Amino acid sequence: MSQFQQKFDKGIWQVVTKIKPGRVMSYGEVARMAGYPRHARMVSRAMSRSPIALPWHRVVRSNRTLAFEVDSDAYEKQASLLEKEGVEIIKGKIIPAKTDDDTSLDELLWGTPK
DNA sequence: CCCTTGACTATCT
DNA sequence: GAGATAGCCAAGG
Repeated sequence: MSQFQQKFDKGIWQVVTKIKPGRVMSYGEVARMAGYPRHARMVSRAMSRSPIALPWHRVVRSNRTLAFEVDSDAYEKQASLLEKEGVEIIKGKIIPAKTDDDTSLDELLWGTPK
C-alpha cells in the first residue's frame, strides 16, 4: 500500500465521520476538506477500504444524486440509510433533513468560525 | 512505461 | 434538464 494511500485514507475518514446525520457532502467537497483538491475519485476508493464503520452513505455526487446506478442494490441500500436519517430523495435528488444545528463542518474540523 | 478504470466534476449543447 | 465532452489523478494490469 502506497504511502499516499495511507495519508489520504486517514484524512478522508476523518472528514467523513464528522458528517452529521441528515446532512450530506459531495466527493469533491470531502476531498477538498481533507486537503486533497481534485481527488474526488479517490474518495470512493478510500471509503471502500475503510476498516472502521463509516457513514459512507452521507457522501453523494456534487449534483445531489447518489453515485450508484438507480437500479443497483447499493443505490437502494444508501437511499434507505439516508431516509432513516430523515433525508428525502425526490426524483433522485437528495433533500437534506432539517436540523437546528447550523454548525459548519469547517468549524468542527478546524475550529475556525466564519 | 503505456493504457484502462472509476462510488467524480465542471462546462457546453 | 438531459447528454456529451473533456478534465481530473492514483491504482493496477
